[in-house]
Amino acid sequence: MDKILNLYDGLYRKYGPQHWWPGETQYEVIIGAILTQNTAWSNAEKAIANLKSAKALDPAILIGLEDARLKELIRPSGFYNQKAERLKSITSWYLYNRKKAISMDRMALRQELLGIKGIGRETADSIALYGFKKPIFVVDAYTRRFCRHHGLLEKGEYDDYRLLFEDAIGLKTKIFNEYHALIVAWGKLHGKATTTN
DNA sequence: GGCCAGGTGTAAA
DNA sequence: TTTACACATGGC
Repeated sequence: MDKILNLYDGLYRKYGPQHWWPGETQYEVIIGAILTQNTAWSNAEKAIANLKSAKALDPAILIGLEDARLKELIRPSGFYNQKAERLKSITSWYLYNRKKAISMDRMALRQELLGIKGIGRETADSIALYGFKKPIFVVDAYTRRFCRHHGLLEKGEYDDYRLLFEDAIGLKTKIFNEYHALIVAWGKLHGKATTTN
């Protein structure tokens, strides 16, 4: 059996289902993907809570907020100046392309998202996978550590890591969803300090 | 008080 | 193509 599939089974048995993404609506997933860029999820969560309290976690509302007001609400997530701009960009796109995006091919959606300033590969793939249920494997810092730790891949480009998993697993949205979340769970517990286990 | 967190864009070597 | 740096808050 493929090593990547074996590792998945091990993680699943150890940590169980992760129930990602921790957001209730498609739009919340998208907003969360921006807010958590290089930021602890706990901080992104605070910003989302603020947006909810302000009844602004809605594309039509958020797009009309004053920039200063939006920045104030998302302040806990850090990098709030650029994130405010990014939230408006993705929201503007979302308002006009939501329907089209749902039926788009996974790679076409990925390209579309990558065309938005402030949306890089991880954010685009997170939105495609967790927001639109497209089978795209998300690669992040934990994934690279995980691969290095298990001797799957020492060093490579983003797509090298992505294809490593997509080729081994096949285009399976549910598995991609769970696997990425499990890698994060693994990383948070013992990914950083020790190299054992 | 320093390091890090579910990155990205830009500029210079 | 690779490397360096700015962007910012909150938890430990």
